[in-house]
Amino acid sequence: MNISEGMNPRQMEAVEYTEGPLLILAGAGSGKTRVLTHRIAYLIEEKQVPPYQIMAITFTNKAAQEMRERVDRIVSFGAEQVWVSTFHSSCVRILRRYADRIGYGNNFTIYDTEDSKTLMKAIIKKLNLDTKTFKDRSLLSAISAAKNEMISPEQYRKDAGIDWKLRKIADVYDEYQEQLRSNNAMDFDDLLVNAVELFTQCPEVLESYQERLRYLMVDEYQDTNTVQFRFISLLAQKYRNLCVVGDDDQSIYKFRGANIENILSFEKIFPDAKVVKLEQNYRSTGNILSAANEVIANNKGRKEKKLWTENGDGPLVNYRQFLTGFEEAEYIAGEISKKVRTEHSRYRDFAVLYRTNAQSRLFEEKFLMANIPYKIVGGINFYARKEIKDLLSYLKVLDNAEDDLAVQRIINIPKRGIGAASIGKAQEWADFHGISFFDALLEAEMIPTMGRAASKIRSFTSLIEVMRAKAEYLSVKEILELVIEETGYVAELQAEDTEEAQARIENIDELISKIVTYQDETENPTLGGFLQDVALVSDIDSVDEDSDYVLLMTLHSAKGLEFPHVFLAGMEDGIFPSYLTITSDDPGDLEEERRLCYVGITRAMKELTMTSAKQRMIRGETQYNKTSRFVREIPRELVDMGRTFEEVKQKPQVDPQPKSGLYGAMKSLYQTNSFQPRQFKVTKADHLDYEVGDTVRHVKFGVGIVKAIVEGGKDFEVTVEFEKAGVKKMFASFAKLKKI
DNA sequence: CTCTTGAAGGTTTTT
DNA sequence: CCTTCAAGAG
Repeated sequence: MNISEGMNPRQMEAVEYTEGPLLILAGAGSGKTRVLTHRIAYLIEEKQVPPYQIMAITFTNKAAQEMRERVDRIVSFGAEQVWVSTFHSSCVRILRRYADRIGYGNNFTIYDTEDSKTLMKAIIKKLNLDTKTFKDRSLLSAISAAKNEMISPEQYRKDAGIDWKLRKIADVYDEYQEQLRSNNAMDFDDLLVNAVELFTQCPEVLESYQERLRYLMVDEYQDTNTVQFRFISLLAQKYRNLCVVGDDDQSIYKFRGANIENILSFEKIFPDAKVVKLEQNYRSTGNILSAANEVIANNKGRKEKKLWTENGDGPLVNYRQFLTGFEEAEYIAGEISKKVRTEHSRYRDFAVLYRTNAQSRLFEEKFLMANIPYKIVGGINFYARKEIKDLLSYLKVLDNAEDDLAVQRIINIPKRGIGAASIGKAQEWADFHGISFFDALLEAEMIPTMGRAASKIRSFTSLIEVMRAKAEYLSVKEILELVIEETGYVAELQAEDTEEAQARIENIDELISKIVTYQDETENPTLGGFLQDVALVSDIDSVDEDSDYVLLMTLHSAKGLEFPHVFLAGMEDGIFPSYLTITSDDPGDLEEERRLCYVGITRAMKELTMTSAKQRMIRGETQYNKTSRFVREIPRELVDMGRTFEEVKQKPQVDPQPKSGLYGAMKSLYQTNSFQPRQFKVTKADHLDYEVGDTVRHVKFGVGIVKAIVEGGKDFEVTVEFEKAGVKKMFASFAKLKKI
């Protein structure tokens, strides 16, 4: 394949400039992923660079995977040897080999936010801190901020001076790191910090990577923080082939330590850097782009640029205001149904973006009612669910005996009669003798204060040891099944016989299938490998391009994605921009919020609709908000205001009643199926696991009895009489009915 | 030691 | 609103 095919001169310039530092300022939709993939292809095919000497850092695992696939398509061989991954995964990969050089075991555990919080609570207790003045959350964010700036506990203490509170935080920071180390665990920030630490302490390790990774590329460079920058510049130091791609207008992760200076002063740091600007947008219509340009122009201190496009103007940007969030959601659901029915759109062409995860609820409710297939990205992580964390903790304990936190989580799950008091005693013993918590448990009989809990602890430790011995010879899936078997975890849930327990069992089944997928896709699957993958997945990674559903997510999650139709919901001052940024005395906060808006607008290819509600329930209280200032920053002539709210009220476009809404949506589905020849991505099951007369459960409507099943062309139409919701007709593939 | 109950308090955004 | 935490009974 010809590498220059379909590329504009600017893009080619970036592709062909392979030696020395290069900054690509790539506006939204300017084809930066294309440039990166073609650049990799160019290096391999034209410059004869061995693929394993190329490293590309992306923002999410999904982006990494996509990039690899795209390179694979243009390059004849070797795409799989290119090192493509996120900062965090890259660091883990390096640390798995060399963590022992800096005092960790190579099988270290990765702590997620919840683990960190648990640990922090224990520390607050241990150091006897006043929980009013020292909150776990704020302590953790102080520590995280310090780590992102590569400030060690010692340095933090020095900087604290005589400030009493800061000195206390330094104590906490110190203790926190100490504990992590003795648990052989790292939190997210440690992965970066420790990789840099490794490079600094072991120059020979650094050099081996410098030699190996001679061509470096960093995507979403505007969102790198100080440690990440340090990591990448250490690697680039020797050969100086560093190519970074970013857009200062899309920097939205300041709260995570992103340092916008990294991109703004790239040319100062690398005076010989070449700069290429990509300003032609291939994604959006002219009107959408103008709206985006107008909004972002209100920010100061940005690199001057103006995106342009050869695409037509397209329709105006829509703005609709509603009385309540309820109606807003109903409108969006109705619009999507209508467009799927009347235009050649599919569900996957739509995305609903909002500022906070909490806003997803209303949409979920309405979409369920309207039978619109959807997927919510973000919110509570699958791996953060109780039942999943419990089982994973067992796996962690089997994998890393020093992970005290995991041991403490499961020691009394299921109930073994080992309570907080006994755990405290064992912990004291462990602290006193300088051994791990699990080792203290092994000596439980020797702990004088322990009493009769000792025998219970004995049976727990032997359970673990027996399982650990067996695990040597088992696959990851078999290990999990062993844990489930030995602990009776699922059996206990089955005995509960509640809807909630049933849902948990389903989650556990999903965990098992995730393990199977991991085993199938990984060359050399191990327990540790699986746990590591799990720790670093983000929700967006699981979005499947081939399936047909509407995506619901926060503006942050939407970064890097594009959709023909985008809804920006909750465009209200106080929601977006959020109340906190409006009241903040740092004007930079509002600018970051505006960049977030810019990101949102530029996700849209063909049509953009912004919506707001006059009143909205927040934490059980009704709030009255003005239209977002960001909407008002868009010139009136670019905006279609639609009918006013009152007019809409009189002549509803959407059926206001849930019942008729449901019916209408169903009808629309049916019509789409019948008159649209294009394959409507509904996978019709060849049989249903329930039949007429069976009792089934629906996520929304609850329990009911199947009254009729009609086989349609594309799907089964099922009629169910629900105990509470009455009689409903629905399509089998969307309704996801479960026989009970 | 476990379970229930009630009150209090808290909110962006994520690897 | 929804989760989390403390206190009290069994």
